[in-house]
Amino acid sequence: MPKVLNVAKRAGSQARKTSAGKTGTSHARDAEATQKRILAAAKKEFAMNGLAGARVDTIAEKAEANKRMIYHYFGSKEALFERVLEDAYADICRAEQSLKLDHLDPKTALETLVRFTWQYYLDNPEFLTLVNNENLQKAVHLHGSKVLPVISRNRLDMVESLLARGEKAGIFRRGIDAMQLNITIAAVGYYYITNRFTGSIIFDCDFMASGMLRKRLAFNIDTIVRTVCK
Amino acid sequence: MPKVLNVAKRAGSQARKTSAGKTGTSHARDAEATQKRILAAAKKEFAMNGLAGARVDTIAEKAEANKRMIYHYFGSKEALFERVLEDAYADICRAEQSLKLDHLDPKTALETLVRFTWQYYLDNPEFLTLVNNENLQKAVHLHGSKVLPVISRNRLDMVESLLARGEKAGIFRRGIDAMQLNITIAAVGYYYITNRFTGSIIFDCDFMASGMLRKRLAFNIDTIVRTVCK
DNA sequence: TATATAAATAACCAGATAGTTATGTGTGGT
DNA sequence: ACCACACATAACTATCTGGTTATTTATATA
Repeated sequence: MPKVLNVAKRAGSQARKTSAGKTGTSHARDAEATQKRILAAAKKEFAMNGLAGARVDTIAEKAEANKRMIYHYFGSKEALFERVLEDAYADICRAEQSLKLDHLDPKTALETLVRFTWQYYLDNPEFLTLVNNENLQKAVHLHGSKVLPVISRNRLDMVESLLARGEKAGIFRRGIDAMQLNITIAAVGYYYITNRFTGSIIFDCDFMASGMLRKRLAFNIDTIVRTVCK
Repeated sequence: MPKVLNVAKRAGSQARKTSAGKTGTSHARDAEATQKRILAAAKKEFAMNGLAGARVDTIAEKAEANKRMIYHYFGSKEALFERVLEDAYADICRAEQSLKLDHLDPKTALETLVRFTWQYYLDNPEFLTLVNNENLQKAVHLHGSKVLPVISRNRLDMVESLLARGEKAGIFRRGIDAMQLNITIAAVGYYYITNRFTGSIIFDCDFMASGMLRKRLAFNIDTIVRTVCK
């Protein structure tokens, strides 16, 4: 075994490192901060390149952490991906819970929900990309997740009570399926944003130009309101 | 150089191959057929694993072709991906052109268009996955495509003339944006189908069950009709 | 039949990549 | 003061992967 040789080499490299460290930055020993940096870097890298395209070395580099730390804290590339995904869902769940639609009249509340969904996607495009990637993998990393049932219950409850209020007020149609409505509210924003690159080529215009974004949001609100209101 | 050695090895392996070929199937010399097999295999592999996740060796194996043939006919992995993408767009373009909406009254024509889009996505899920992948890559492989402008012109024309007929007949609202409508028709189907895996987990039901599919299509038709009709 | 050429093949390679090993080091509890 | 332990690091390796080379084989044409 090359044990002795390794020791010698390491001693040598250590000496070199002290004089001219390869990794420019050296972080204080702070487990939590390191994990956060790794998660943030991983989110970007996975969103940008997908699970297969993401490079563990790149994540380590961007996180200004050693690669070994990734395996120490998260076990494997896939486990890290799972964690990033779960965190992304937890984030949107938290954001949704801060929405207080009860104070608003039903129609305004509905518009607010559409607006919120749209803006969240715009502000967090990595969320869309991560979800896309996970669906590419047939969602194998999400079976047994504890966050997902919570987020769905939350959203369904919100929309169901909103629909009930609107019905009672006589301005919403009866018997609208809350799940289908939820899906449609997500769909009209999600599709436009995830497919903005091919979309911009197909329709020969910049999908992210502010005028275009404004038009799209207006169209989406109109679509949803017409679907729900009498 | 190991030239001589190589020759010796190859002679040996050739002999072995004749008695017990490694690749079970050996295809007749048919350039066109080989290319088709490669394209079909590549479509599946890219759709299943993405550009980065797809393996050239796997494509060769599934195509029952030699890997060298892929490089001979298509140049590189990325070029093959581009070709697969372009072909996928060409396919949907051809399918759309066979739609004859002019004979139908405007409302029926609109419903037919929604139905067609939905069914095409259901029948060709690889198309959705390929488009998702390309958007993950920010559509770098599609700049300078010749198929895309054609497909968009085709679809916009179709929807614009449909909208005009409906307006004239007094049943469609005035001033509906054909592009936005196009996007929405695609979105309400596309989102449901590409996100069927996370969707099935979130809402704890099988998105591909026939009852669910029927409900979704009905909801989508309703959504679009309400958006367009007076 | 002879031969030019396109089609097909297996072995090979250099670089990359996920994951590991061996080792060093700062800090808090005693 | 010290030492156990969690945090951090660089170098290493087995394997994989896109792409290439050297060569054989079938077919069309003269």
